[in-house]
Amino acid sequence: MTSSTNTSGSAATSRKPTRQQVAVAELLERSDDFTSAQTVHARLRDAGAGVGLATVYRTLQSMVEAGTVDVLRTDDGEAVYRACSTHHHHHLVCRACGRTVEVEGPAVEKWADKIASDHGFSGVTHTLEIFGTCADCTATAD
Amino acid sequence: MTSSTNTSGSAATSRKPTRQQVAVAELLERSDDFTSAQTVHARLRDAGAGVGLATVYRTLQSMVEAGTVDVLRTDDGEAVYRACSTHHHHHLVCRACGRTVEVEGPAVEKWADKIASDHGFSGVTHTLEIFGTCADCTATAD
DNA sequence: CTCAAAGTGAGAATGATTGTCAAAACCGTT
DNA sequence: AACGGTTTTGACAATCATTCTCACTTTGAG
Ligand SMILES: [Zn+2]
Ligand SMILES: [Zn+2]
Ligand SMILES: [Zn+2]
Ligand SMILES: [Zn+2]
Repeated sequence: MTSSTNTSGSAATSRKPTRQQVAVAELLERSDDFTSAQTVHARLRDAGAGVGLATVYRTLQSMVEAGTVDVLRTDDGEAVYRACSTHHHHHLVCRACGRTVEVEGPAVEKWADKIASDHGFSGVTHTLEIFGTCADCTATAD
Repeated sequence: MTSSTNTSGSAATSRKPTRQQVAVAELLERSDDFTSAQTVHARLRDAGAGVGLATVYRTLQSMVEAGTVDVLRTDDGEAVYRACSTHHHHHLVCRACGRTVEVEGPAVEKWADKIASDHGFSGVTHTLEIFGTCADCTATAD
């Protein structure tokens, strides 16, 4: 992990990660759920090793581009981030507690590509997330 | 006093749509692509029959709740709306021109539900959008 | 007509995200 | 170690979509 795989296009900018970048990356590794930039910033601040808000945003952005973290939008439009496995996958997220499970569906991938090409579309990508209430939360909810 | 009344009101309490609500609804019917609230507001203003921005937002919100329009988030987090058929479906959207095609995939629906229940999740919903460049835009792109 | 509930809208407030830019951290070189 | 050039940082200002306020207008039943 953290191995960069810098295909960001720009020059060979494989520089040593800064203290701030490491802090953000490790915090994400440590959290199992999707976390907002604001929360990452607050958590780091509370933990002593503060990191500027702008830097948090910049770091998360480049991690997304590098493919080391996934990003998705909450219902109210806030971007949330999560350190994930690098292969293509989707998420099953608990609406109540945020618990997240990575899922795969080769058939879905093929379906999406076929639908797109059938309609003459190229350069196809897709987004797919599943939401629900996990067993624990259902039990607790009474 | 005033307690209760319309609970998620619908048929029974359906008041006559106001001039503003009709204006928003018709504008959406007329557009084939996903449109932002800001754009709807601007279009209506330009067309003479202005509608307050707050009202545009309120109207779009209730239309989404009523299921008469679909909403999704652009890459930069802006919410965009589209008048769609009422049955469950997804979208194939051209990244360049916005052209949108409604698509269905019963297999995908079943897959998502199964994945979720396999993990003990209930009250399952999902989001799925496909993006690409349509044939016309590919041709024009040179 | 009369009145209260529902809807409207101009403008203020909110809040996440981005832009600015001077200071700080890096890095290879002298 | 000190020296330039480049990159990164971060406090703060600027954006900008969306929501909130609240006085005013419209609607509809009695
Ligand atoms: Zn993931
Ligand atoms: Zn996929
Ligand atoms: Zn649709
Ligand atoms: Zn579906």
